[in-house]
Amino acid sequence: MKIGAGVEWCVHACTLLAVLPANRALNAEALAEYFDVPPAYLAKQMQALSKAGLVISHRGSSGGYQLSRPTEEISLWDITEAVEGAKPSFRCQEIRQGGPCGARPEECRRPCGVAASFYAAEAAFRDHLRGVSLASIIVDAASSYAPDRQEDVAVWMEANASRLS
Amino acid sequence: MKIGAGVEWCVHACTLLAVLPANRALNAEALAEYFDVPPAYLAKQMQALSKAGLVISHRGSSGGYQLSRPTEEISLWDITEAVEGAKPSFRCQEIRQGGPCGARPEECRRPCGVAASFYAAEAAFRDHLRGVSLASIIVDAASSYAPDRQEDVAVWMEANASRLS
DNA sequence: TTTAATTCGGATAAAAAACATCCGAATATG
DNA sequence: CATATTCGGATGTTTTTTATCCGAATTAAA
Repeated sequence: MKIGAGVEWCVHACTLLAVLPANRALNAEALAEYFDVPPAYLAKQMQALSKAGLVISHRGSSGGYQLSRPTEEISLWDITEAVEGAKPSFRCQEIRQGGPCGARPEECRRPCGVAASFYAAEAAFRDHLRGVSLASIIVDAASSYAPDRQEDVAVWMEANASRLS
Repeated sequence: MKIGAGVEWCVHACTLLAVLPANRALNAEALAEYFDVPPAYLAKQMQALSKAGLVISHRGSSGGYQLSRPTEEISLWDITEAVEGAKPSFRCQEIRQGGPCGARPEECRRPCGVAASFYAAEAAFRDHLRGVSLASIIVDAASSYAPDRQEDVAVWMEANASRLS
């Protein structure tokens, strides 16, 4: 049971996009530099966010990414699903149907108790992440930041965010 | 986010061990044959259950596996943890500490909001599986079995379970 | 209109993990 | 002692994850 590194990166990338001044954007290279992660790989992950409609991509010169909606309307599950895909973590192999005493297909219309339990556990996981918005993550992070760091970020942003016309 | 096939195999293997007659055991080969899965690999997974104390292994001729405790006291999480290990699915890379505006280590004693949220979601997943006992899985499975199938299993068991002295 | 910067999508490659097998040593039975 | 079995480790194979690169489309600005 594992979650890829891309999820963590993209969540943090979104928190940075969230505090972007009006009409500014950040490209993949700038985001990668900010977090010190491999630029090409982060760029790939950002494509997933774009395809899922969580961010808006502006192509061409002085392009970059912006969030597509308010941070209250983006949950950690939205980002996780966009990056990891929606396939269930428990992949039932239906081994109850195999072997010398295997069940017949018509007895297996519904998932077995094992699979059903894992699906329910997954739903609990998912629902918890659905309840956490980007907004709450940002509030939490801001509370642990020293005032001078906020300034650092603003300076970096001014220097690295591209301007949209 | 994925769960290995060994978890499903081991849960089903345990349900079979649970209905073993008194003083009988099943070895890895018999279990693998019953479910039609690779014998050597299932044997490897069963070792994990043994190490975790969920099953008792009897070595030597006419050896095999038995459950170590009542099915009410074995949860799906017990089995999952034994097979997959206890490492968290979200592995925080602490990227907040990297890059040009990275946080200082002393500001990072506690996990960031992102990591904390994922840990909490994982706890919800875990707690759900903790609430599902092997006993309830067996009750559920029995309800969907035709009466003649119960007979099939009993016959197979008689032929394949080894006798402990 | 040209040039430069950018995202996008796909191809590719390297590294890691999962999946699977095998074998020798220890152990228990008869 | 001979046989059957688990155990633990070593090893190999396949799949997934991680990561890079490149060409095409797109856009802003020179």
